[in-house]
Amino acid sequence: MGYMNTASTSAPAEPRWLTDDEQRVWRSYMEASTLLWDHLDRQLQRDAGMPHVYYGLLVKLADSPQRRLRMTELAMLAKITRSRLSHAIARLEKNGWVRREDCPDDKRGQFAVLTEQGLEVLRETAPGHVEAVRQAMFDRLTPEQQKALGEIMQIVAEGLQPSEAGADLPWLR
Amino acid sequence: MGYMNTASTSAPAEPRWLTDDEQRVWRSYMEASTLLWDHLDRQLQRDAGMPHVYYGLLVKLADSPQRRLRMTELAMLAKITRSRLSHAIARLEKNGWVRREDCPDDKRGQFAVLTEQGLEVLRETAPGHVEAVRQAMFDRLTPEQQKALGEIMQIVAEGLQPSEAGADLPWLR
DNA sequence: CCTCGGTAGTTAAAATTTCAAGGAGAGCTC
DNA sequence: GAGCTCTCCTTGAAATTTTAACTACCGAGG
Repeated sequence: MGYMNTASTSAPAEPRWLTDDEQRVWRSYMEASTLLWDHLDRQLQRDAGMPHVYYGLLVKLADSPQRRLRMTELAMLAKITRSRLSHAIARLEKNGWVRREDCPDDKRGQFAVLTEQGLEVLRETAPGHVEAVRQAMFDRLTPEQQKALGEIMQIVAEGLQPSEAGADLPWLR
Repeated sequence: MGYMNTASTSAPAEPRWLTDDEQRVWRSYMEASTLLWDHLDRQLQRDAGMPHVYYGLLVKLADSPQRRLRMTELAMLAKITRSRLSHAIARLEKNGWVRREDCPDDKRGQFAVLTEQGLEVLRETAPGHVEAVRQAMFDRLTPEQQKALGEIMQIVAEGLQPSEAGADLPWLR
């Protein structure tokens, strides 16, 4: 049940159930994703004192010019809602890893800026995190599989953020 | 920064940073996963009144003999902690979609049982959910890509649940 | 200038998840 | 059968995320 094929003669068009193969793919994907997310959350909570999403925010800031980004820009890069980002930045600010700055051009705007301290945390914890990612994923896959995975995930990601107006994207909510 | 290659001569072994290609794969994976998770959570919250994880629990129960599973067994299948499951089942019980039953063999044990009402919710919402999964993933991938994805994700999933004792698995925490 | 609809970001409250602890029974061993 | 350890599951509190407003500002017309 749930993704299974069943017989029926009801009025609405028969759902395109997943085949057994498709079900196996989907289950593998869900299980791996859930386990991987949990694993990285745990690794970073232990070694860096923050969940994976928060770590990702610091990385985005570190990769940006002036180590700063507008809030909405950061939400877009991280694929999360602005509300979630507001809470996250508030917490990171308390830790002294991020600071807010007003945007001179737009008085509604805010920059999130990575502090020197935040950069230092990243320097200390990045090696361990990369190692965790390698062990969990890259070390286990052939170069061909890595390539395939990249292509597949890019397709899925693009499909979920259509350029059309009215798309229900997290950072626009 | 974060996954970047840098020069250094410090004492600890130089971290095995991700190459540019690996970084692209990783970013695609993270973005697609985040967006997909958000998308399905939203779809199910709207159409079934519950988050994706909760829906998955009902599906596991529906697929089980007697539509019932021991709590730890269910946690294992869903790759979540028993604590999280306890809270989730409590909520689903309030909705009338799941009921608890004592285990006769082991007085510590509990069964989570899918109610007729829960099964009905699944019947009503499964078609829409399968369609969402198709549109987001399967309809966009070639059969070869689907196959590759399944193999890749199975490898990753297996790597994250080693059979050794002392493994930090959610349902054993 | 004034209004109006849209944008940027925040916030309170509710829902969910994590963390740490605990209660009760099982399964030993002596 | 008493003591000990481990397992099964739950619980309360803290942390995070979602949801639904809400404030302040921008920008286009009039």
